[in-house]
Amino acid sequence: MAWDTEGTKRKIIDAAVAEFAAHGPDGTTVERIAKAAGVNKERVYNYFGGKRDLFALVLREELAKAARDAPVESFATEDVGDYAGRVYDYHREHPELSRLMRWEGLSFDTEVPDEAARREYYGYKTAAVTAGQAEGAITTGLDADHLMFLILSLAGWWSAVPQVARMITGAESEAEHARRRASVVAAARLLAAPPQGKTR
Amino acid sequence: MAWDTEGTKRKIIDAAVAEFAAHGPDGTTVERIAKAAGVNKERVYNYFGGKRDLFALVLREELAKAARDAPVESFATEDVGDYAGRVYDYHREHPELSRLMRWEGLSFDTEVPDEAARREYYGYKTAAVTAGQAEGAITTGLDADHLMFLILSLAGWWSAVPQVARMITGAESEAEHARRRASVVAAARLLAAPPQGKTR
DNA sequence: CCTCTTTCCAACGCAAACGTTGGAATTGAC
DNA sequence: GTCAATTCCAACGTTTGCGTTGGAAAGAGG
Repeated sequence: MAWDTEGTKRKIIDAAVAEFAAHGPDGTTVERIAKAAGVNKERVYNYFGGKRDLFALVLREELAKAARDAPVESFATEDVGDYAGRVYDYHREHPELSRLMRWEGLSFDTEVPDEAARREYYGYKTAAVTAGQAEGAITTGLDADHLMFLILSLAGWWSAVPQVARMITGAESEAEHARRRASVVAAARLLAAPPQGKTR
Repeated sequence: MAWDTEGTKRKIIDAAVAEFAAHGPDGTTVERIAKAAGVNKERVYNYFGGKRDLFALVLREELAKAARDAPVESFATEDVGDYAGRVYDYHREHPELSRLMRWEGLSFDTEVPDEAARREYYGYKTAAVTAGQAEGAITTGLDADHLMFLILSLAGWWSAVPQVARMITGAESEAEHARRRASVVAAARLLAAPPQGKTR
């Protein structure tokens, strides 16, 4: 059979996403990644240079994917609640990214690769809020950057502390997830609504 | 010098809190805990039985501390925004608990020790919301449990993904923290306000 | 002062993970 | 069909961390 370098790399990355998301930088072993990819450990070192480098790459890839899949709108035209719901859905359907970012937040705190690119990515989100504020569709009572961040927090905290979510709201189920989503959507609208109850 | 069993245990636990909060269950080594406590590794095994057991104990202790320090009120009498601000402050002043819970959420997902006690703890919080709703001080547009959880998310997400917070809002500083706190307080009030702008 | 118990630690064996090396298999070029 | 380059892997040495053991130092009871 012919060599398939790109395929091998792909398989390693895919396996790495799963492993890192599940076990974090420290809990993951290069050996397990290689085994999951059906490849020898050495390939990982040869292609990617080590665990840390691979983690950074994996995170970058997942971020890029999210940037593609969840495009940023202007909240002058898109409803904030709908957006929050989309973010909530994305967390549910792609738990890897959120987990990777939280591992990153816990493990590395200070150093962040690709900071420039990522800052730009979030800049677009904040700009969407600013646009909405300019049109009067969104409150100016909260700063644009903070409002954006708080909306993300509504959608994200559930998966950050799933134990707590479970203990407060009861066991997860399809119904409970739907209820959570509805709460997130409603809450986002409450946060963003312009003062005089002008519910867009 | 006389034996000081309790003191030794205390030192181990304190060191363990710091180590586990900083590096998580996988990143922490028993050796480092022992060294930080100025004690031999064997003491940890003898007194606490191993890493996992110690982690569980540490988390339990910190939770108990939080339960003492941040008592639960009724939102019929206490303002929701003030409470959210208190939670935000607690996160800032005692980052350990939040970090430990997030490590737990990422590392163990399913199994949670002391589930009964913790469920009760959160039950009081939800009850505080329900009480507020009964008095008309808090919206009934969101379910009590979800509203409680969402308020916690406003206060907690900042520390869950500090990189993201930094990239969205700019570098952390005293001023930025004050601004964040204000946003959290305002946002909590927005979420909880009863429909007709009756701002308590 | 002698003995018995408790607290403590240095040192150990063992297992796991890291990162590397030497060489085998496959491919393309000539 | 031979040769050089590339892709791949089995096996290795090393480090690190887990959990344990044997025995020394400190106290308690007679």
